[in-house]
Amino acid sequence: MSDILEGLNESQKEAVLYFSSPLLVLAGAGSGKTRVITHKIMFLNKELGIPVNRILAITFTNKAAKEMKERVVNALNLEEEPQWITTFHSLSAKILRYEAENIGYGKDFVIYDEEDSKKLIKDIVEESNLDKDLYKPDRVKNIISQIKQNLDESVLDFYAMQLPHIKAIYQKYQEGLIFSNAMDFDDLLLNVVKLFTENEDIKQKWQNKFDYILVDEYQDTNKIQHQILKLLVGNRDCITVVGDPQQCIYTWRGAHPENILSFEEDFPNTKIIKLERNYRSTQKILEAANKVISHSKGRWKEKVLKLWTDKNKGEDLKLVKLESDKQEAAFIAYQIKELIKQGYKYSDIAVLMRMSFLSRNIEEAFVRMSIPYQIIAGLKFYERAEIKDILAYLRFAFNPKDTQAFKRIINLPSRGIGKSTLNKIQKSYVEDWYQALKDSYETLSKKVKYNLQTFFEVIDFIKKYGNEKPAETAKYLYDSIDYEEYLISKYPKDYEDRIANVQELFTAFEEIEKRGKTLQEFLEETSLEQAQDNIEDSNSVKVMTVHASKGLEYPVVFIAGVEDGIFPSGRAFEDVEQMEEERRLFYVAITRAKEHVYLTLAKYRSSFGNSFNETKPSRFIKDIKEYLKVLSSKPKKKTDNSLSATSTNTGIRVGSLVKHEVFGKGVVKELKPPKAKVIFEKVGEKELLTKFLKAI
DNA sequence: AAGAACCAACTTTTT
DNA sequence: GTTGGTTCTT
Ligand SMILES: Nc1ncnc2c1ncn2[C@@H]1O[C@H](COP(=O)(O)OP(=O)(O)OP(=O)(O)O)[C@@H](O)[C@H]1O
Repeated sequence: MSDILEGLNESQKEAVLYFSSPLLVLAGAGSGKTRVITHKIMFLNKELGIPVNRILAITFTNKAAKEMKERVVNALNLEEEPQWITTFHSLSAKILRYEAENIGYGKDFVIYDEEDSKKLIKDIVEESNLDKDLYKPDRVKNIISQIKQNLDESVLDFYAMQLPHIKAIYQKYQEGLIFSNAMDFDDLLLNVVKLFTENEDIKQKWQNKFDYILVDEYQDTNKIQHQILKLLVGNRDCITVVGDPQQCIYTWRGAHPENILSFEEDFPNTKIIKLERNYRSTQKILEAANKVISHSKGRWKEKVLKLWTDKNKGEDLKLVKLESDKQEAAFIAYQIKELIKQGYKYSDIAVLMRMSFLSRNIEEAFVRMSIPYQIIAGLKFYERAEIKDILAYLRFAFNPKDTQAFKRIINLPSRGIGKSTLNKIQKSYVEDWYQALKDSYETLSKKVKYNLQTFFEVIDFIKKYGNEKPAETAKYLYDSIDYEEYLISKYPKDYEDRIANVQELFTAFEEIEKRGKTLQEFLEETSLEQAQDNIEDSNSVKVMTVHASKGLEYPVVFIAGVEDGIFPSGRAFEDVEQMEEERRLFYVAITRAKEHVYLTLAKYRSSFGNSFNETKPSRFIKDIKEYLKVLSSKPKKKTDNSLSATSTNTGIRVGSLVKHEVFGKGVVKELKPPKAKVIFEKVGEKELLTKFLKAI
C-alpha cells in the first residue's frame, strides 16, 4: 500500500486509513497531526482516486496551506497546485465571490480591515451624537465581533445594559457595510453560513464539490467556522479534523478549548484517535511543556494523552535574568553569535515574545551585532498608511460605493475638500460616490472643481487599465496625484522609507501582472494576509510573537520578556479564563523548540521609551524550575567589531557596499540601529532603515 | 480648509 | 515613540 504510509506511526496510519465515520484526532504538540492531514490527502488521491480538487483541506495560516500544497504537489507529481487547500477566510472569500449576488452583495465587494471597520464605527458614533468616550471604536468593534462570532445576539442584550445604544450602532454598522458593498472579517464567514442556510440548492452545489474535508488546528476554530463545516459536510462522514485543546490560543476570536470536544455532538459517531509520541523536542523540553500544561484546569485535559519521546534527554532549559531590556536584547544577540560558532545557522533560531513591541530592542541589538534577522509581526506591509492610500484609490475605482476608501482619498492630496464640501457631495448621493461627485460637481467651488479634474482622470484611468496593467496604472496614479510630493511634505522624517514601500508595492503589481492575476484577486489576498506569510527562507533569525509561531518549529527558541505583566499579559490577571489562555500560550511557545530553549527577562524594563519599571519574573517560571538552569549573564563587551569581522553573514556594517531600491548604490557611513547613514552614489547622504538595504 | 503646535493615551494577541 | 486628536491661527 505505497509509500504514503511510510513515515507514519501506527496511530497516524490508523487516522489516515479511517473513513467509516467523522474522525477527530486529538493530540499534543509535535505529535504529527499536520502530517496526518497531508498524508491523508495523498492517500485519498492516490489510493482512492479522488481528484485533489475535490478535497477541501483547511489550515490555520496561509503559510501552512502553502507548505501543504507543496508537499502534496511533490508527492503526487501534480502539474497544478490544488485549489482547495486553504484557510477558512480565503475559502469563504472565494465562495462569496461566486455567490455574492445571492446574499445582496455585488461581486466586487471589498473586505474592510480593522481600520476601515473602526473608522466606520467612529463615523456612526459621531453622526448619532453619542458619547465617544463611552462608545470607543475599539470597544464597540470588539462587541460586534463577539456577537458575530458567537452566532448569538443575546450578547447584545448583555452589553446593552451598559451601552444602551449599542444595538442601534450594530444595526447602523451592518447597514454601513452593505451600503459600501463591504464585509468585515467576521462577515466573510457569517455570510457563507447565511448563504448556505438560506439557499438549499447553493449549499448542495458546494457540498457536491467536495468528497472529503480535512481541518488542521481545529482547536482554534470558532462557532461560525464549525457551522460552515457542518453545512459543507451535511449528513456525510467525510471529515477529519485534528487539533489540540492545549494549544487553543485564539479565544479572543471566538475559539474555545471546549469546542473541539463538542465536535462529537455535532458529528454523530465521531471516532477519536489519539497520538502520544512527540517527534519534535528533546525529553527535557517536552517534560517542561507537559509540566506547564499539567497546571491548567479544564475538562479537556484528560482527553489528550501525555506525550513521550525517545529523543535524548537534551539540555536543561535556560533562564537568563538581565538588568534591563536593552541588556536582554544584547544577551540574545550575543548568545546567538555563540550558537553560530557551535554550528547552528541563523535560520535555526527563533525569538518569540508575548507582545510585538518587545521586538524593537531586539532588532536594535541585531543590527548592532550584524545578525541577519526577519521580524514577523508589527505593522504589516498592507496596513501601512502609504500602501493603504494607493490601494484605496484602486478599491474606490472598482467599488465606488466604498465609503471608507472614498473618504480616505477624496482629499488626498489636499484638494480643499473638507466637511462642508463633503456634505454637499453627500446630498447628491443616489447610486455611489462617483455618481454623487459628478452630480454635485457644478455646485462646488472653483478651486475644488479644478482639483477634481485630476481625480476623475485618475479614477477613469484605473477603471480602464487597472485590471490589465496594475503596475502601470499604479505608477500613473502615483505621478498624477503627485503622491511623492505629498509623502515628502507629510512625513519629512521618514518619507524615504515610505517611498521605498510604495516602490515595493509596484514590484508586487508587476509580479501579479506576470502571473496573470487580476487586481481584484490581489486586493483580496492582501486583506487576508497573515504575518507568517512573509517568513523568508533566507538564513536569518526569525523574530515573532508566540501567536505568529503557531505550527512552526525551530532547533533553538528564545522566549523574551518572561515577566509577569508581559508573559502572562497583565490583562489576564483578573480573569481566570484568560490566565488559562496565557498558560496555553506558554505551552505553545516552549513546544516550538526542538533542542534549546532560552527564557530571558529584564529586571527593569522601560515603558514608552522613558521611565524604568521594576518587573517580576513570570509566574510560569516556578512551574518548570526543575527543568531550568539559571544562567548568570555574561559580561557585556562594548564593541562587536571582532565578532562581526569573523562571522560570515549578510549583515550590514560600516563601510559595507549596499543597494537600495530607489536610491541605488551607496556606502554605509554610520549605523544608528535600526537605521543607517548611507552615502549614495547619485543622491548623496540619506538616513534610512537598514532593512531596505541589501549588502552587495 | 489647512497646517502648526501641543497633548493624550496607548500596546495583548490578528483574520 | 507613535499615532491620533484637539485647538488655534492663517
Ligand atoms: N511518524 C513520524 N516520524 C517521524 N517524524 C514525524 C512523524 N510524524 C511527524 N513527524 C515530524 O514531527 C514534527 C511535528 O509534526 P507536525 O507538525 O505534523 O505535528 P503537529 O502535531 O501538527 O504539531 P503542532 O501541534 O505543534 O502543530 C515535524 O517535524 C514532522 O516532520
